Amino acid sequence: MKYLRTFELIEAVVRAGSIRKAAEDTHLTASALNRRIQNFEQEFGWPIFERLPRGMRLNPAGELLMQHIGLQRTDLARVQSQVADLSGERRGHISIACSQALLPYFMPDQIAIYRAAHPGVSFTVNVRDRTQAEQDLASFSSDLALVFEPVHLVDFEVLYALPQPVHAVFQRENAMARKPELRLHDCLAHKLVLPSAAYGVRHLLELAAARKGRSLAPIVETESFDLIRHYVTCEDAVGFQIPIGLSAEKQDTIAHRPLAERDVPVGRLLLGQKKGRTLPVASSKFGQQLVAALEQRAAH
Amino acid sequence: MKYLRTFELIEAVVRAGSIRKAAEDTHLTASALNRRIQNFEQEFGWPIFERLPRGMRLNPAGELLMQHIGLQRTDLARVQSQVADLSGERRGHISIACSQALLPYFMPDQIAIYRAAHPGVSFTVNVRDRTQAEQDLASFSSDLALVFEPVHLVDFEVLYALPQPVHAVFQRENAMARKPELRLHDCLAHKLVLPSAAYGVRHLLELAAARKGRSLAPIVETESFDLIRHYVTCEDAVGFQIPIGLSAEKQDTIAHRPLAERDVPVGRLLLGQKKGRTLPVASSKFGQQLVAALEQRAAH
DNA sequence: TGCAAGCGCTGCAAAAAATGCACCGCGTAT
DNA sequence: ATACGCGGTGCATTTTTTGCAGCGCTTGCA
Repeated sequence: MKYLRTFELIEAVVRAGSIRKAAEDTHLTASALNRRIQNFEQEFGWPIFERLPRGMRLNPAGELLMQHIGLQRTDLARVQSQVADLSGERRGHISIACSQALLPYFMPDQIAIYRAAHPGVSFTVNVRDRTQAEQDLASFSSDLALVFEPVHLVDFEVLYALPQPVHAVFQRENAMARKPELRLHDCLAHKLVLPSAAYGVRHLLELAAARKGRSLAPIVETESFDLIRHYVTCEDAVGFQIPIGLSAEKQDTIAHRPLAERDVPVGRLLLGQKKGRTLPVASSKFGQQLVAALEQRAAH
Repeated sequence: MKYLRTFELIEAVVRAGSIRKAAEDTHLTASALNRRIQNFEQEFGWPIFERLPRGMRLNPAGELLMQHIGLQRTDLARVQSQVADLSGERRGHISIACSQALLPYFMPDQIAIYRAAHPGVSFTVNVRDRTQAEQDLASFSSDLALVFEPVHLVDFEVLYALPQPVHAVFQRENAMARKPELRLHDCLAHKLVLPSAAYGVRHLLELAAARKGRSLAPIVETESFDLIRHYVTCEDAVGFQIPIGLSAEKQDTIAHRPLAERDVPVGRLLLGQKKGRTLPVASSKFGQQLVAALEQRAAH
């Protein structure tokens, strides 16, 4: 869309931090780019950049403008998507920010199902912790967020909330596999493999431990849920995860059991969008599909 | 704003109904305008106009695009307004749709007060009946609406509601001036000067009359509240209006008294904006001023 | 039925705008 | 002191936009 070119160039300058670097990225000369910025500022009525000896930085007016640019671009995408829909074909691009736990099974399944029905739609899946996911929505970087225990919930419109108890994960030979439900102290007796502090599971466990006057001393702390799942088979340790990220297969080498609700509060996996925003058709419909899929899980 | 030129041209074609007429309005040649439309459609990916033998008309895709254009323009105004505000000066333009009753006293006062504090702000005051006012908000034609008894209330976010009983208006020599409050049948005994059906006062009166099994037979029916006010002195008739549109001056040649609430329901004067929209600073602040002014009236 | 009028659209030349190049002044780091 | 990277500017060049003339088409009217 050519009339958005100036906005793209402004964004390039913001990213690059200087006109000369942005000029390289955008395959323009610095002088041409410089003049476009200057012309825009004149039309706009105020400077949008601070000129520093080392380059350019947005001033407050520029920050406000960037919001407008974001809204502008996403709203255009919404219109394009609606227009494509009335021509019968569903086209477009869906970006979703989601917790790591959704990556192994849930998201791939859901995307495949959607794409089978609408091959013209492409996806961006951004892995985000619970803080980042909300920022992603706010900055229009993602249309949807599916995240465990988000923090602020400002500007976050909840489309569906799925309760998810924290599960302990261990190798299937472990004695804990014999109980249907575990107490926190059962787990704390073992070696712990924990996700790092940014994650909701860790947050809930910390809360629960503090309530019992215990503290968590993991032997391994990691950002990778994959590593947690695999490590427990290496050293007979206990990891923690939410069930949507775990396989239901019986013949798996690892087993998992829920923690008692009276020990560790049940977390919520929230599907949401930016409050007040009208999503493109594709994103909106995919959101509905996710709601249906989550409802089905809740019914089990 | 030059990058919005294409949108302006599209809107001109929509208004004019043909490229050639729009070309005159926009001081371009038909060929240049034609090519801009064609180029835009190509970039956009779909035609936005139907080509008829008599000219151009928006197709459904074009209708969707027009929404985007409206949002785009108003959001830019919002940003400009916010930027102006952070430079200390308040600038911008406020458009308000309001009922006719606000024109003689309330709106001029309020605008003068606001402009005394912020001379850089200009106003558009659109006189609209209760149906049109809501359409104005929806189409971004007005930032605010101050309207008596609106109809639908969809997409209408109420900022303040002021109760307004219907008042009867007559020349001060009329015997009714001696009572503090009037019954409906008192008025129906007189010659009636009524606003036309689009207005809330008429609507309330019709409801009240129907409830009593009476019908309204006005000797004069008009869209002009001004005419109503003045006519009652010409023939000793009774008009009806809401108090915010009436002077409180004692020495006036006309008097007015409220109708009993048990006869005619009290209407509401609603201040509102389009639901979900973030107004420019100027409009938002003016809205706050109006709320304060209406609150003060309510306290009396 | 023929004809004028109005419509969208197109080839081509002229006008306008955007771009690239060379270069300036300035502050900073080496 | 010097070299580097920064934003900004004058000028020639390239690209884009515009105006002009004219095409084919449909509609309304004599």
